[in-house]
Amino acid sequence: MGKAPCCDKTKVKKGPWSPEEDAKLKSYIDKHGTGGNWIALPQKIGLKRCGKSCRLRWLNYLRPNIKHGGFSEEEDNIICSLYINIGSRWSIIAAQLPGRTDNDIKNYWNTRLKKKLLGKQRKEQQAQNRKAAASLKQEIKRSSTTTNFHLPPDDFVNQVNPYWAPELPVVLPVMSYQTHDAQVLDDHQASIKNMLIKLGGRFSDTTNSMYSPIDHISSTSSHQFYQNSGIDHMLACSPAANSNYAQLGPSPSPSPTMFHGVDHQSDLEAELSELIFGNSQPHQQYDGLAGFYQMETLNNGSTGVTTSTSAESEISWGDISSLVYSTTTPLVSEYENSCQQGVRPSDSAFAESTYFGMK
DNA sequence: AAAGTCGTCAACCGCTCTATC
DNA sequence: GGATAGAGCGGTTGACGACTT
Repeated sequence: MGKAPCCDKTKVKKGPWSPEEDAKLKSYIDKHGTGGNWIALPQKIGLKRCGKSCRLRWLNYLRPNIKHGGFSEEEDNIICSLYINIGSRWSIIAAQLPGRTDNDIKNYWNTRLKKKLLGKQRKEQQAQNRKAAASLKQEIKRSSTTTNFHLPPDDFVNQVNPYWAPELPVVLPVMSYQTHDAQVLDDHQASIKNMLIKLGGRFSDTTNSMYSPIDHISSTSSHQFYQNSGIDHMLACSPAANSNYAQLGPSPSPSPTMFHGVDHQSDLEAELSELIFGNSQPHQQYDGLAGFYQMETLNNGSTGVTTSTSAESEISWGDISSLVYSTTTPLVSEYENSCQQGVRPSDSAFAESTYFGMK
């Protein structure tokens, strides 16, 4: 027993709207408004369309002051920033960009912006890899002068350790480590630290004793990582992330109340959550993070080993965040503040108030 | 020139949320 | 408090044009 459809699907027209239909709808709404009932509206004006379809057409195309295409750099940054902070809440993101619709922004993100970021990430990653390969070679050279060690040919270095291969798209390479080499892990932690600084902007010196989340993805089972880092608590609290979490292997079945239970949350966990989320609203902020964590790690099941199999999986958090946080977006903190003060404002209320300039 | 592939975007679908009875 | 209906949202699909082979 499903819910009854809003209209008789066999009697409504589907597909692209004709100019006549547009004109009918527009002139009616201009004169009378929607009347607060989209379902009844098409019947009133003699349109063989579903009410939902009318609503969509109005909101996305017929409404006054709608902009299409031609996104500016500033708009790109706002979209990225908000996506990272609040996830795919397109209506809220759209509310920050006057004249833009959620559908437009969603399409723009999926078809262009994501790829744009990917391209940037790849470039930087390749540059980093080249640098790393060069310093490795130098290091080996130095070692070989003091021992009988022979420097392998370039090809060999690249083959046996694809991580160093400059042309391979590698994302967050630290996540691929399967080694316990102390120096490597130090570098590794430094990378994580840098990434977290980018994300959170602060990083206390307790890092020496701090579990690096990424360390734990690679050196322990991934769900242990989530438990140790406290992120599992956040995951447990995040409806959007729960399905992802379920893929992590043996379910630790965290209680949804765990995150809020300060008694169970170590200072370490609190610090990490603050570092990542910047405030105490994991629900709000994790959505975006969850999306990227899914891309980065969850696809790989419980091993936590990063592979670059899809375009999505190649987007690095550090790079996206660095791109985004390079420009300040007061809008994000505005939304965060709203969340902090009023626990969480109604999304639509927030969207509407900002869209209509009622702040 | 034709066929195949890719990218874009308008529109639809199905779900959740909210208001009302 | 439960049922129902409408609104709103995000994910997905499919048509179509551009580009490549």
